Amino acid sequence: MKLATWNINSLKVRLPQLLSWLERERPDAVCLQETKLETPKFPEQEVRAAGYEAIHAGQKTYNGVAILSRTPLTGALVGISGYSDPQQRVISASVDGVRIVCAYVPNGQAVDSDKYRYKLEWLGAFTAWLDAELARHQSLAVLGDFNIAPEERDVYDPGAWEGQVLFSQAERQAFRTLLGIGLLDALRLVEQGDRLFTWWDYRLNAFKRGMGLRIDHILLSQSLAGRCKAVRIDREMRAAERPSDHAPVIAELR
DNA sequence: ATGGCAGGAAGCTCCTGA
Repeated sequence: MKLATWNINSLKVRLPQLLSWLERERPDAVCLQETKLETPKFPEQEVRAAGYEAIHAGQKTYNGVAILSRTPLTGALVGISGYSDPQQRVISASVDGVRIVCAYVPNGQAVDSDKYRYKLEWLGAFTAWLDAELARHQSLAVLGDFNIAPEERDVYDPGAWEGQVLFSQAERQAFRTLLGIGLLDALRLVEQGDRLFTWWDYRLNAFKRGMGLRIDHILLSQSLAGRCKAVRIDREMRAAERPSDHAPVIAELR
């Protein structure tokens, strides 16, 4: 089973890239973030023609999450139960016995801003909800843009990024707390190297200069972690024409 | 050096992203 996550930064702009990538990669399920489309504006026909059914929760201009699957999606749920949030950041469903949670964690903008406080509060609610979801679903995968680089090896210049949003101690602690409920960082099950980045700023020629961060993650429950045989970051899509600033991350399960 | 780039909505510029 091949699971993937990709922050596509506007599904309207990136639809051609998504369709060609689906054809090339043929993942079983895909989590998308930042569709930037209102829920009914999802390009269902095109995605269905590519062989996928989909669920989507979106809004104008910002946020928006979707799950695509080659097999039926069941038990679809939008948002974090018990946490009211007008921002469309979470959608989940079951695929072939695996509970899939697609998440777009708030960016945080700047440490000590209102958006940063919202990010930490949001992560608290998300973690508490996932803890309960984990009790209900033994095979659980959380995929998405976490907007947190967990460790120094996940940042091209950890010295410059120390204390900055995406790499501050409080955010990294929140990520560790999330793992603490019983989730494993899939990429680190199979790869221990540094410079395994998933996002590069559009500015400053950052991609070509290797100035990236690893902020998109696939987290697996214990039982799924035992099935994880490979995790890849698809840098080809970041190098492509008119790219998203994020690369897809792909996990292959037995 | 607080720049740079991209997308969206609005509208000849600003907000947000990370």
